Amino acid sequence: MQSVELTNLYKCLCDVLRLRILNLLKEGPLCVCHLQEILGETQVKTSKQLQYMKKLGVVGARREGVWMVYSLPEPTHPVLLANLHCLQADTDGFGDLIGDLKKRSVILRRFAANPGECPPAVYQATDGCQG
Amino acid sequence: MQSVELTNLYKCLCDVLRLRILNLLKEGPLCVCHLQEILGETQVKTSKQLQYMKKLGVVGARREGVWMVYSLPEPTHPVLLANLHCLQADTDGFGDLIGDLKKRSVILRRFAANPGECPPAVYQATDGCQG
DNA sequence: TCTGCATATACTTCTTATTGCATATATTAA
DNA sequence: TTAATATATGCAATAAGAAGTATATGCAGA
Repeated sequence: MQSVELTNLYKCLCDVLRLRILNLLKEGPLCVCHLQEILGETQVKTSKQLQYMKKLGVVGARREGVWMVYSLPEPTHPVLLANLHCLQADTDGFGDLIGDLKKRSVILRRFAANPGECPPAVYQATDGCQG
Repeated sequence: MQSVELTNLYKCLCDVLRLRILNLLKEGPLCVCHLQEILGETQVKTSKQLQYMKKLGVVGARREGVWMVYSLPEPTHPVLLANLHCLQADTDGFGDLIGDLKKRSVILRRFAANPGECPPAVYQATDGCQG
């Protein structure tokens, strides 16, 4: 493992939007459109940041039907995990992070109600970390 | 504490030279010229990276005579410390880091022999972490 | 004041990121 | 094949960072 350069991890973490994305992916895989919905960002911006991180090997992607499912690679680099974990504690100016996770939960419940709105891999990620 | 934005920390960590500098400062304060000597980099390059990190509030600086002594601010952001700590473990392509610390020790011993080659604050940092 | 050492700044060039807009691709369903 | 949805890419403009050369500043000692 850890073919990922540490500096690449930090390159991803040093932008707030990427940080928010990684914080979400830590809980489970998500498609571009759902990240977009949670983050309140445009499709292009979201997609491009994902491309950026994918090129650096920090996130992985696979197609499922119409959707591209993005996720943290397994096994995820321990340094990345450790930092994402810290984020929860350090909420200076990052109120978004917890709000993002709440929005994610809402969306996941919506998927449970009507699958077909996302690929199986996404709504199967039923970790109920935060309600 | 922690007026430092997390993203600023990561901005500093995502460059190898800055990473090496922080790794050194973790052990104690150093002047530009000594960092320069340990890192094998030019004065301008070293100085500029220090300016960059100073502007982001990640390192502090004070003048002592001819020298500018750079150091990690007290108290140092826990996330920064945690990451610098991880570096020791994760040595993929970072053989430099340990080598840097060894060079630092050599230099510190030299200072002990003849002070006047550096400001007091530097050679007084006698943490003998690695020999 | 002049010299020398340590450090910073100005200026230029080059590369890398960021963003938006428009458009293309891929997949599925009709 | 066509339409609709999800996603990616190309292009252009701008900003931010990196690196080098030259030069300036700040301090100490003669």
